[in-house]
Amino acid sequence: MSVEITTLANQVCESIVKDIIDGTIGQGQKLNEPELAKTYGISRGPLREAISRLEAMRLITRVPNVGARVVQLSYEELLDIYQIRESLEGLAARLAAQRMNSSETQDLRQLLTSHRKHIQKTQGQSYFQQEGDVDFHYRIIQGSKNPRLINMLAGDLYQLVRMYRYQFSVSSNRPEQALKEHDQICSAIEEGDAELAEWLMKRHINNARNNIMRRMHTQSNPHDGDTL
Amino acid sequence: MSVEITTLANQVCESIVKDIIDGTIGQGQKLNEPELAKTYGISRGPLREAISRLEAMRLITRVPNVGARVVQLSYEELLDIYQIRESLEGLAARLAAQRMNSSETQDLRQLLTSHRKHIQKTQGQSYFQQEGDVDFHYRIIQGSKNPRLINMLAGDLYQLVRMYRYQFSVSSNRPEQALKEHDQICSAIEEGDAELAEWLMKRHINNARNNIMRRMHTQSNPHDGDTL
DNA sequence: TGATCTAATATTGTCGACAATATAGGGGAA
DNA sequence: TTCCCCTATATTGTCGACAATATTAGATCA
Repeated sequence: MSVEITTLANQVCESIVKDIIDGTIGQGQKLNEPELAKTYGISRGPLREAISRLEAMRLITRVPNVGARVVQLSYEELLDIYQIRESLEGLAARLAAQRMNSSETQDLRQLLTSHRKHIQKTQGQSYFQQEGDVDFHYRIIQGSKNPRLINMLAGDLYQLVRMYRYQFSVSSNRPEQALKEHDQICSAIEEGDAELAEWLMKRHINNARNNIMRRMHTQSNPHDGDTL
Repeated sequence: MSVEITTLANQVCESIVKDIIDGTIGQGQKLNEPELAKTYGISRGPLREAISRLEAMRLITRVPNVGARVVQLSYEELLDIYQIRESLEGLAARLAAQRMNSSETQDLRQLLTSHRKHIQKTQGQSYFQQEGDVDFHYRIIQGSKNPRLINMLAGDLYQLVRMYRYQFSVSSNRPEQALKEHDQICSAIEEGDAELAEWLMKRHINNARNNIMRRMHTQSNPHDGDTL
């Protein structure tokens, strides 16, 4: 029973992250310090600390003496991120295949089973699949047992991915296919086939990336006039 | 002529980074805020901001209500980092092969020529090669033209690598070999052979990693009693 | 009318002081 | 002697105020 020891700056940071991800604080919007401090009921000290962390996870950009702005999302950057994910999660899958023990792989298999049930029950509804997808990838990332890799992927990068999903409505429109790919990856990990696990994971993420690119060409950039 | 506009927190942050990298502030050492503030002649406000940035680049770890400590370097973590570098710089090399223009590749070739001269002149002295190595990799990273990738590699990760090099004296003891590998990578990029560039880069970094592993087994962990 | 300079305002950067928490040291009991 | 508790100290977290810089609005001049 770990006592949730935390600080004001921490709590407010999490709040702001949530507000940025779900769009309460919009893209490109200026972060006014006195205003925000009032909103969250704290002083500017811890608020600035929180802002520093937001900067660290690249959710905002900061200019000295001018202030902080929420990042502007673009399809190009999203594609850049998926490219990085492909490399890094490929590595994670390889390591997971080498390092996950049998109880961990069993849990992973069980997770997939529950996902399958969800999909069957909801007739392929994608919302749950989204969180499930995150969860699946999250477990494999943990399974890599490379602390810095875990930090990079699960820490900062995933906040971004979540933000894009919220605001661009980038949800997998083919959860069955995604599940099948997850299944293949899981099997490779169970068998300890590191090379295959890496290759499958990279292809899996590349598929998602291509999916985004298709969407990017068919539909015009959403939320693109919101710059204000 | 860009005017170097900066803030106190920024300057002090850079100073501390330098002090951590060269060991002035040792591994695992506690960062005492009042003391540091006095040392650098600023108040605790901007100092804490600087500390936040150090935390962001993972040079220190922080515990609420307890304080900040410089990270403890270990060979295991160094290997973890090289694993990440292998993936990420492999990607960077692939993108560089696709995206660098002819003037950029010419500059890269020129850099290698100057490195060769240096090595011949200094009879294979490794110090210059170290910085030169950083420089070579740095250019390829830039050549990827993926801003987030550049940030990850050139921003945070390289500070760590530099710190290890300083404190573990991890210098390539075979600069000629390294130069040859650089040469191969450069050729692949010139020819736009993305696959080959990636493969060569990954092998290059893996060689360096194996080099570290060998060293790790032959000599005992240096600086290991310094924990205090 | 349009541009440029200037003054007023707003916002960020910095500081010192106070509150809350953790650490260290001494004294007492088993 | 050893362990535990309690107190004194040190350190981190938070706050409000002031200084420095940027932004805005208005006035003056071409």
